[in-house]
Amino acid sequence: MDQEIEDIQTQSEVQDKILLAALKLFTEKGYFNTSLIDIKEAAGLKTTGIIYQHFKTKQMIAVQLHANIFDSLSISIDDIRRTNEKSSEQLRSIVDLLFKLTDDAPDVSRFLLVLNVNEFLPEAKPLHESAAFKKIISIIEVGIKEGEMRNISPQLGYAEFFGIIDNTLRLVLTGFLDRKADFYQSQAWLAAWNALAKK
Amino acid sequence: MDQEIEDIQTQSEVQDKILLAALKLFTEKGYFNTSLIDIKEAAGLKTTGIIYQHFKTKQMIAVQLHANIFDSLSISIDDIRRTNEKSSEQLRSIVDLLFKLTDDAPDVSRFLLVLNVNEFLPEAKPLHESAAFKKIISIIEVGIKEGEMRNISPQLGYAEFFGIIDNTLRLVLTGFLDRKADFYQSQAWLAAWNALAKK
DNA sequence: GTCTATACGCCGATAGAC
DNA sequence: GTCTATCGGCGTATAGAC
Repeated sequence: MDQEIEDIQTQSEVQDKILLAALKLFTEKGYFNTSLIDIKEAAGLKTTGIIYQHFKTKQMIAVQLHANIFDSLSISIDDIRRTNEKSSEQLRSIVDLLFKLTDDAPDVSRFLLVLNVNEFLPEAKPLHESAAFKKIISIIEVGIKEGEMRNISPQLGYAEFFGIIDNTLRLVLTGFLDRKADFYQSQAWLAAWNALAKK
Repeated sequence: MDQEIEDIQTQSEVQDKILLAALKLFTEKGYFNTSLIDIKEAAGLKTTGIIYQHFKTKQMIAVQLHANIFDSLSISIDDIRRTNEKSSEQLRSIVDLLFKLTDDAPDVSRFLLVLNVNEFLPEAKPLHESAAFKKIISIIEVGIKEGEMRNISPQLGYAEFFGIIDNTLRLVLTGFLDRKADFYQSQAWLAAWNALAKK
């Protein structure tokens, strides 16, 4: 019994190592430049065979990563909507989340913002069909209806608001903006919010 | 003599076919999902061998594409700077160029805006070391100095301005914004310029 | 100068020994 | 359950026939 539990824990620890190594390599070098041997070594495993005890194929590693990241984002947005009343506050918290993510877990941020997932996961739903994304659009819709934001199409509002946010973060991730994301947050927020807010 | 000229023209015509086919496939499916057989067929060639008469390796096709697109962009920006006085007008013309490009040559636009070139061209200079990019930063610097734009770092100004422009175009290219780019241009310009302009 | 045949390496995946 | 050896396939690139 104890043995069983320990096995399960060890199992998931190895899984996490694999996922973490894959995330790092996929975002650094790209999916197709990453071999299972690369992953094996980055995860500190002895053989590639072990990977196949946890994932049926290389692609399934990417599928799992994708699901984890988007599920986690979706849950975070749920939390934010629950604990913030106004649409502006909800957006503010999402921006805060994304900037923190970029400083604390740049790999995750890179996966979200720079990777072209559909190149290696052709089956993956496009970003704008993801739960997280729909919730963001919904926040903007409410903001417009309640008069906090100017009356444009939510899609266009998204394009402008997250254009500024995402691009700022992308430029931090590529090193073109040379400070930590945190340094740019308030300016980016102001500019982005200004594109949405009712004057 | 005539024969020689004709050969040369035919040669470059085949080259262009290859480049055009590769551009289409690279931007549609990704570099690594595109085989030379795919390119051969999209270009209407009989054998893959012909490709090797024009390019030493598959990678060199991508190098050539990259150079063509960035050189052409750099030249266009030179023209724009020559024919427009004010920084705001220069930026306006660049935006006009990018929106027209997205409607008329979406493949080129995709290559510029969505492809992660460094994944298949590790030697390629990062975007922000390209001539075209430096010229854009320079335009913003002049705009700040001459008082047209608010006094922020040109890099941050770039992040905000082209965040809106590029993201709008990306969303048009992915079909999330369902009209032609042209439809969104004036709104995107207003929002982007508003992020830069002195109030 | 065009094409066929093939070499070569790499990598994902598996079978089977221990 | 862990690892080794290897298979099979694909895709780039080339050698050589015509």
